[in-house]
Amino acid sequence: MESIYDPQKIEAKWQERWAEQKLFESEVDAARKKYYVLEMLPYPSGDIHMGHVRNYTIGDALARYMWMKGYNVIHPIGWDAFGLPAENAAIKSQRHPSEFTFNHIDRMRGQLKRLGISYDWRREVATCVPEYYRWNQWFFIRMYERGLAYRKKSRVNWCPKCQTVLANEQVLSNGCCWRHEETPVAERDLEQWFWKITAYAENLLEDMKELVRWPERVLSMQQNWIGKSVGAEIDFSLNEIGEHLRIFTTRVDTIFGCTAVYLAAEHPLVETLISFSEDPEKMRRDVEGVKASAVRARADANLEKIGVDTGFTARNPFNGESVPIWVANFVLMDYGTGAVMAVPAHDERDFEFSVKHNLPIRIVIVPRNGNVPEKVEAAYTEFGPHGKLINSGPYNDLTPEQAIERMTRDAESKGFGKGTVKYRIKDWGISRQRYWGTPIPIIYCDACGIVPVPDKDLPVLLPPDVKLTGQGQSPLASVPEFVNTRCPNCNGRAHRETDTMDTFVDSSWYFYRYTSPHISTSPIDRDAVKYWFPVDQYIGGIEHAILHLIYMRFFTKVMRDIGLVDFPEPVARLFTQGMVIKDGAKMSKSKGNVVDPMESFAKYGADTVRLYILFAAPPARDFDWSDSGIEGASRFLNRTYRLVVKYASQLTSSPTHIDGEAEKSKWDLNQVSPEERRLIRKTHQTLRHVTEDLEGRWHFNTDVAMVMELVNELSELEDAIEAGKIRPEILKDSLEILILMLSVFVPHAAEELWEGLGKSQSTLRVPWPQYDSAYAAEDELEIPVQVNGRLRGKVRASVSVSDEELRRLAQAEEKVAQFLNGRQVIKIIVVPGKLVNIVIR
RNA sequence: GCGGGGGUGGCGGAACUGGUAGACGCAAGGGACUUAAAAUCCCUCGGCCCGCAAGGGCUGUGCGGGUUCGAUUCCCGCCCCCCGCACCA
Repeated sequence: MESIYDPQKIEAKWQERWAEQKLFESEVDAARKKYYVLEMLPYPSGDIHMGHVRNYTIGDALARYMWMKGYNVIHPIGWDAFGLPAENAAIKSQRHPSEFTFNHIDRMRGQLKRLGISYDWRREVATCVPEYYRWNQWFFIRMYERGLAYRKKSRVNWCPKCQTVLANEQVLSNGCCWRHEETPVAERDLEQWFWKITAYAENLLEDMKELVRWPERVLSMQQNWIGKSVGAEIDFSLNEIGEHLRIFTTRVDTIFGCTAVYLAAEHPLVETLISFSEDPEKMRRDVEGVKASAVRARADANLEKIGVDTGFTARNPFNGESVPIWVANFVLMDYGTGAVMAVPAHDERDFEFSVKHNLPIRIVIVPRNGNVPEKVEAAYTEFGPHGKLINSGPYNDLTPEQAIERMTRDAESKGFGKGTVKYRIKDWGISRQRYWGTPIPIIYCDACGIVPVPDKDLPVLLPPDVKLTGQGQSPLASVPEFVNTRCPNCNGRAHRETDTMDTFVDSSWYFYRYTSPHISTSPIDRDAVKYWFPVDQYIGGIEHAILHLIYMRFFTKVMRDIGLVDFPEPVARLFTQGMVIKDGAKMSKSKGNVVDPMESFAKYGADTVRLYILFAAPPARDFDWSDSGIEGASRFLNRTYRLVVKYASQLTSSPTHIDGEAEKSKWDLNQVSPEERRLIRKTHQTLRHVTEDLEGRWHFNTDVAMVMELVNELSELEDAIEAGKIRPEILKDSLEILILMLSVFVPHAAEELWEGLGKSQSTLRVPWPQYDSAYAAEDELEIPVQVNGRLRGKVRASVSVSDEELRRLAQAEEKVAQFLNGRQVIKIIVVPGKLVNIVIR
């Protein structure tokens, strides 16, 4: 053992030894319980950043703890290796994206190894190699066969910086690109491949009940994103031109209060109405005005509601009433049918709009026992559970709930409407007009049309020599050898699809591949997946709540439906860690507030960085990096190291050995010295806290604080130890427990100290010690005594004293007696072990 | 507007089911060691007040109420900050 703490030397030594011992390698072993720890795989950008360090340090603490608990732990890592940054760098320097990617992977692998995370490197996966991406293609074809992949021309989001299409999930709420947070996306009409995630909308919602150990926040974001609403579609007939207009509503019960119908400016019927109108020119201008403001409204939710009366009317099938048709800027074409009925009395927007345009307002729902208001001041949306319909013909007196059911049924039987469910989520557009991604395995044949590449011809390899321009054309289109091919059906001339897949496809199933990274006959080895899945703990950033985390759930459902897996959800428990902040802002190169992990490792060692990151804030919260904070962590490690080395050298080779249950009741607390008792108590209190916390609460900052307290205690007992008041075997037990706890947070230093105690086995192979509740209890309690809720004194009492005795002691306490002097005691409250409160008049 | 999370010393943060608020650490101030510095060690450290001192009093967890012997914690009503969604009919 090193006698002074030299992290560089110690960390290098143990990283080498761990690799030699294959310490982190695990295999399927049906006899043992498994535990799958997964962290979100990094994009190989070139260097790890503090966010990575935080993510992987949290995962590593858990993985090491689970190893020590005796689980067969799988802890893999890989690379999300396709994507734009490498392609853009390649364009700049006229080199190949793979060159950047593999250089970066090598570099970052080295950095992760320097951090000493317990990865099984044999399972490493890079998504940009044919061995991996051929299975993306295989999945594409399975989707195609099942009607889940389709091609359509549609309006898509185009990022001018990425020079490619984005999925809806990749557009931020401010209308900008997820990668370029200040670049607004444009719209383009393109032929694109889509995956039918909408077919799983209900399933994705429903299975959230399985995700009880996911953060509420993520679930609610996904729920929002899927955006289910149950309602009805009702056909209004157009009086003047003899067509139908279908509106969507969730409140069909209010339809007798309908005073108008609103159309989105983009609604196809608007063109028809223009052509039938008396002054088409003027109307077109008006509609264009509404459309322009609708575009603005997307950026500004408070934009004024404007609209234009088309002069045409629609007939409400329920009451035969004709109401005016307006084009309104707040009606969305891409939700529902792009047409809504206006019920100003019971909808805030309709109310606002009607007041502004002097449209009539008719109340159709009132509280069951309430009166009809004389004048409507605002939209009356709170019906309560006991509302009832009025002014609604045959439906009067029904509750809204009953009315919805009856009216929907009637609309269906009379053929002018039906109950329906709408979702906000749209299909996943996966085509990208870029090079560095998975080629879409489709062939277009003049004779046969769209033909998927047969499985036997997979993978469709990415041609190596391609001119990359970043000018928005699919680079593969410029490679004739790639494009021109033969039709697998008729062998006639054909050409290949030249778009590549969204890189989120790659990350939708990588965690399955870890369990059998090189299998060549199938994307996954079912037996391996059966053993290792589900992922027990997934750890990553919140930014993927409705990107990766919804795609991966979708993928698993498809895999289930094609018989690859037999469970609905891949991840049992999700943890989203907070961001690493510096000087109040997210670390970023542009802000110049980046702290380079490698520099910190060089200065302090990886253990110190880990310790600081875990100590500075609870992992779920954001934390602000402070340069002086890490000094504190460094001081603590140095101090601890010195102390343990010193005590270890004083210990004879006593035969104690920490071994699970054996820790319990090892010492009779009545037979040990006060100093020994103090040490045993503190040790077990710390162990109890750390154990319970690792089991789920995950406030690692408090664990580290408790360990610091234990070290402080050991330090304060220094004189007693030197004076022989603490027997070596008791000291040794404490040190062993301390080191085993440290091994979760600062593994290298812990290994070195462990070895210094004469141990030959890695801490990871030693069972996690069990705490003894009797030891962890307070020794002699100092119990506060309150008089009327105010602290007036303290009594010392042993744990075993009875409440009755405690009452007597408390009243006898000198300072308390002063307050009691002659006054009537009404009652005495005893909280065992906590306090005594004497209530007097 | 809806959903989620917050508001505690100069700072990061403790206080697990209501029970001595401020653990642990950072910063700061004072001291020891040293020719000096670094490192290390010791002391002080929410605010106000009384005391030479040991010690003691009051006040204090965003604001206002309530329940309780006792509230950072529970209830009611507000204010502010962060994140997500947002004219979804």
